[in-house]
Amino acid sequence: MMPIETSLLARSKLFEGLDRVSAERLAEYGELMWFGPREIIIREGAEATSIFCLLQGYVRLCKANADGRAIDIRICEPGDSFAECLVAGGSTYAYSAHAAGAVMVARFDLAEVKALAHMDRDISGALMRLMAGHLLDLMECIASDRLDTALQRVTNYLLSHCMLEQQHATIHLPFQKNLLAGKLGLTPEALSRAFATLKSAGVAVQGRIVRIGDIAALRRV
Amino acid sequence: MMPIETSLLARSKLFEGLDRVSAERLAEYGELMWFGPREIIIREGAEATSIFCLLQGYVRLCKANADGRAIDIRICEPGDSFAECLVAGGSTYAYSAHAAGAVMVARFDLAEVKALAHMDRDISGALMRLMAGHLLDLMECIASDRLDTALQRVTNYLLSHCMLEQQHATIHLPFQKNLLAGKLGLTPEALSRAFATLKSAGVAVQGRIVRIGDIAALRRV
DNA sequence: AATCCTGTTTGACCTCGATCAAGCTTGCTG
DNA sequence: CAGCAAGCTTGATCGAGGTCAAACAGGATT
Repeated sequence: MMPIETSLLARSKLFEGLDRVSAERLAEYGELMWFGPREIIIREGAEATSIFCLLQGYVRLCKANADGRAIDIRICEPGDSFAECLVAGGSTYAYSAHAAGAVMVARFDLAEVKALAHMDRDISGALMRLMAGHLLDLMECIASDRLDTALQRVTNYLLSHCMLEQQHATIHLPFQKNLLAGKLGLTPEALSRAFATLKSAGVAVQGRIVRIGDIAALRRV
Repeated sequence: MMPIETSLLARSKLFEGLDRVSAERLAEYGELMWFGPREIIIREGAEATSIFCLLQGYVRLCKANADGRAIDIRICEPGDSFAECLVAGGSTYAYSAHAAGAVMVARFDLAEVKALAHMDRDISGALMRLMAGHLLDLMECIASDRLDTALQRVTNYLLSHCMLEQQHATIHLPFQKNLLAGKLGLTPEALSRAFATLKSAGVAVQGRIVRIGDIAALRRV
């Protein structure tokens, strides 16, 4: 198997903290894979064999309940990794991963990464940092689910994607509203309505382009 | 400072995976502390100096939003640890921790644990396993927040605390309904109503004692 | 036993957002 | 360019659960 160009991997959060030696050691075990829209990368509950770095495109991580209804746990962007928490234990995937468009990932064999992490403190440290970051994100997510309204979540998202000192801003949403809704724990309808409400606060939405007229005003919503 | 009896700490999830040497090494740095009901152990946003193992009692981990409204992220039981994800990075506490009654914790200096974890693969591995466990729990939590009703969350909680093969069961809630409501992301009123509804499914609640008449029936709710 | 105080339950109300069902854009493809 | 299929918006409806207020336990303390 041909090792992946480390320059490709270098942009990922898993690799960005690694020194050259560890990075190349880990890259040895990587395998590039491509997926098309809606293709399933991993399936919740299945035997876990791999961990992934997302290099291009977006991936939704979903969990389903008994009745088959499913929701998004996290939306992965380029540079994110997923399933990496299995390095610390667990034998099955805790969520499904679906490609949301054309996707390129680097796949790593779980057992091999485990062995590497056990030997290489640099790698285990990087994995730990990833997990800590995800922990913080998930806690934020629960907090916003439980105490913010749809409107607040959307404004928070917008504000977190522009420079607060500026007066106005133009944001290009990185993915379809569909995905954004999932990320924020909303239905597409609810997201749409939130945007509609924000119109009166000077927010103009044109496809994936969002123009915020008055950032300060938005902060007071 | 007198090292804590390792027998005390041994029951905690952080220590249960450690070999004797690592356990004693870490215990050296521990300090026992006691808190009374409602006392604040750590404060969200404050400079992080310590990580904790909960040895006795219960602790609620809360996050607040801008308006000061707060919710429980996680309820810690004896043996749980909290703030441990700071070992991987971050300089402020991501949540507040309040004692929910009489509480005994072991406090460890963050910088010292970081240094130890850096040297001792056993310790960093244990921390990693803790974090992975919390990750899974939080993902479950988000999933149940987003796709289960109050009734389903309560039944799931009950079912996860009894042996499913049995016909009936008696559960002693480990803490006040107050806390249970927070853990499940409900108001006390909503929890109370869920219990009221379950009465018709053969669930009798008397204070903290819950008798389930027909477990199989409950699973079909 | 009388009193607090805190936790729980119940009731009434009302808001938010999910759901279902159309219309309406877009972009893609023949 | 027509036509189709996604995605997105908008409207109407409805139910779950939050909020506020009041009644109701227990336990602990005098």
